Amino acid sequence: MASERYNAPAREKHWQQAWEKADIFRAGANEKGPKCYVLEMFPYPSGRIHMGHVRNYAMGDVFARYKRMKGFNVLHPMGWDAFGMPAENAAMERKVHPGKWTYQNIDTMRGQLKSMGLSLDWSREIATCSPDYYQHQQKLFLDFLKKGIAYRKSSKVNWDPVDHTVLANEQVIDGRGWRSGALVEQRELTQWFFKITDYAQELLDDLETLTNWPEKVRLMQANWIGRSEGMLIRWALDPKTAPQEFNEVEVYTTRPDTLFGASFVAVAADHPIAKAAAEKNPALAAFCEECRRMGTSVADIEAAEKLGFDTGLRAVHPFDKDWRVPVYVANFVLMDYGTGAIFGCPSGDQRDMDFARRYDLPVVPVILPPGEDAKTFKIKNKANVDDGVMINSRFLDGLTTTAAFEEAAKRLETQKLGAKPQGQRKVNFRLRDWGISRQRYWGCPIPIVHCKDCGVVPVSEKDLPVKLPEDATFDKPGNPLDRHPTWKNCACPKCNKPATRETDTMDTFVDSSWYYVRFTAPQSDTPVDKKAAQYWLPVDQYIGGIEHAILHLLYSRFFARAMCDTGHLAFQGNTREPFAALFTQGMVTHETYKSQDGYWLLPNEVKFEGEGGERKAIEISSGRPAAIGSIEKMSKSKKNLVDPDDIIAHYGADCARWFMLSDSPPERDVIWTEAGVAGAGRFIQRIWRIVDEIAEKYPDKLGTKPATFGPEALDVRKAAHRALDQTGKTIEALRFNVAVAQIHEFANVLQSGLSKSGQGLDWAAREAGELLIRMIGPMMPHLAEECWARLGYNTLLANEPWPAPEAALLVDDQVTIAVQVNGKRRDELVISRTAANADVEAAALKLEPVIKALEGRPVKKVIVVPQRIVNVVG
RNA sequence: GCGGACGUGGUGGAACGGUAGACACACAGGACUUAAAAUCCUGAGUUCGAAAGAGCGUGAGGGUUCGAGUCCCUCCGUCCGCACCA
Repeated sequence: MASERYNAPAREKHWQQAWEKADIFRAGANEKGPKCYVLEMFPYPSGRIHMGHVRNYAMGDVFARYKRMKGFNVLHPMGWDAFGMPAENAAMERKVHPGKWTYQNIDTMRGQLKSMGLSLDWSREIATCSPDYYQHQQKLFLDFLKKGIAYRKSSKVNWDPVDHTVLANEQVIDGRGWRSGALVEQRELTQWFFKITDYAQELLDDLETLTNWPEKVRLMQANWIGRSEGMLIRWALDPKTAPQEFNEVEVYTTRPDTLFGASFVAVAADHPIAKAAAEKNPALAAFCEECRRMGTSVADIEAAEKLGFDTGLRAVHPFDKDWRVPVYVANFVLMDYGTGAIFGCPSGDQRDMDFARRYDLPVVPVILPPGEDAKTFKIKNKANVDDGVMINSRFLDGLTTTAAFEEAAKRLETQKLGAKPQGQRKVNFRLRDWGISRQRYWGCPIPIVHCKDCGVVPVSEKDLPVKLPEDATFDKPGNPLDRHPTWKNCACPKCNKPATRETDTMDTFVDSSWYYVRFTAPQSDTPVDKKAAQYWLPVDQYIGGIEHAILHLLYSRFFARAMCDTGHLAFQGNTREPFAALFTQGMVTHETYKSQDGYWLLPNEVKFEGEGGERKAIEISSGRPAAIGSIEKMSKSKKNLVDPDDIIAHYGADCARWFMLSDSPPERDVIWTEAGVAGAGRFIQRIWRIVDEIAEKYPDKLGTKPATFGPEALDVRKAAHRALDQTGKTIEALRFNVAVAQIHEFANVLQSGLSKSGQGLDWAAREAGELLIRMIGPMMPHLAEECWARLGYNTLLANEPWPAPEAALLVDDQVTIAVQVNGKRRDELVISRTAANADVEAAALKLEPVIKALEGRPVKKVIVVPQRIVNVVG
């Protein structure tokens, strides 16, 4: 019987149920095999999944299913990064509780993910907004606190005066709150921090061990951590000029070698010395205020001029007690880097140069670039930051920059100012401690109580979790926890007198910093089941977007270490890295559309007229023109979403998966386009027809292998085993687009083989068909099951192994090698694979086109690369 | 400004320093069909040529090499990250 077209939507449901019934994706099912933890970054439940999710989860699923077939004990879990602002915004806009909104989205998206046929262990599903999860996070917080990893300090934050909340730097756009549009203020607030800086060196050093991470990500993290080697140098202040409480100023520099080029000292507007000086000087106070208001956006910084204000203070040069330089407050000195104070060497730093020219300060060249003459060397308005030989630098003259650094450092270390050395070497990091306080409702409550008498008191562990109140209100801006009538009232855990709860919640990046640990034992009543974690960790393959290259991945690396140091976690071996291998897949992007009223429009809410540069978008509902915006990552906020449901309903999940995997290298961004989906759908039908024909012609399961095969059968067998070999390797390397091409190629050979006849071809075709099904199994799992059943099996293909190819079929006796003359291809040669180089050479020289190309010239040299190429040089 | 990646047909893209353009999409022609869909076959980087074939071709220019899309240098372009970080 010739079967119908493969009805993907109907059959996919069937196979999903079969998998669920057999419960085959439960982790730990194959205890004999080595473990393999495959993880894709868990999604934020924003509403519905889009093609970006499909790409991410299809990739992870191919890898997980392949590893299953290879005999690994696979852990492949899924959960929800479920706290966050969009839920609160939805509450404000639609009067729906953030929890209700979030769980509805989870239900929708879970259903969509299930319809993709992913090999997930749903028994381990977690949602970070559930007390089952966040109570353990509160416990971790308390243990971090005990260990000094969590602490409280006052710090400057971006404050949105309309929404009454702190904003992350990324949420400030051109100096305004991204939601309210209000001018953001800098406010001093007491906040909770994690001491990630304690781990800066380790986080930097261990990047070297992450050989299965993209180089790019490691580099980005290294830059973010930003280690620099320099010195702290204390400059005495001339007591005649300085306020009483200050007799020195400490600066940080990476260039002590340029000290003789110094012409000023500058401090940040928030530096204590600036504040003290400002008290007596209203003009200076006004200048400091101006500095604080300055924007932090890129444009602002580029446009900003180097401005300063002379405090009237004079600092004494470390190497010359008679040399005094002015102390300025300068707008380009940052309080939170180094000591908040610098010395300026205009000839060696462009900012210092700009500053010096503006305020007429001396510019003394101290480094002579290679090839310059000291007598004629002049410096104008461009500072020289490169290495060279020291000049105008007294005892450093003639030394190289590096030697001068050492010499200056040595002197400063031995030289005393007061009782202490004048300078000390100091490694400085750009990385700051992680501020985790957020003035929001929909986050993990920080388990702390504020008591008038006892101060800041941790909640007792027996009182965990500190749960969010259900009955919060979202009708006005600000923190719903703070204005809740009763929630924050409690008894002090220490003295039992009335006290108030901390109303800040944790940054949602905290939630995602340890979920991969929780997945190893999601029901454990301690945060971590150490044994389970030790067995499963590290994650063997982590897959997610490059946009998390720094924050999430750095926080997670920090968290794993902090959890080790608080005794929650231990790794096998001597690593503390949570993700052994990382793959950053590219984004799925799409054009954006905006209506005339300024609302974002979904792609399916617009239609198009014209082509190329003339192409115009029309809003379908109103018939009015819509603006075509830039191509961006699919995101709910810009509404440039394509939902996979339509494709799944029409062509099936396998088609969506196959198409997403087939076209582009997985690490590259792709612009979503429907073109090609139909082609993928046709290929599915083609596979089905091939298998159908095999089932028809060779209905019996594979019996004894024939002793000999004719050439037609051998071609098919070779193609099959080669494809098996290659697709295995390419899937392992996550090069899915190449694997797709290899399967295509094989299917072409098999299909044409079916139209032939020859000795052993029936056996070979049946074998090839079975191998083809296994090969498509990880990518198109439903189709593979259907085909497997069509061949008469009543087992699940998902449980079938990935067989080893027959080595003998991977090599040819005869090879075709190209023949070049002077590097130009002239002919090719079919010869025994094991032919001696001399024989290959002789055969090549006899070829007609070779003789012709030589035009009678003598052969100077012949290069033979066995089994590849011959190059005749003449 | 600093750091990094990338640049190959109409399109997405293949190619351990070894036959550039695999595989696919789109396209064109043909077969089957009353017709369409589906399917199958064929063609196709570009120039010259009826063809056989030859020349030119991986952003531009140079270099290393028997041989360069691949390695090195310079430039152009695109993208990404960081950024008054001392």
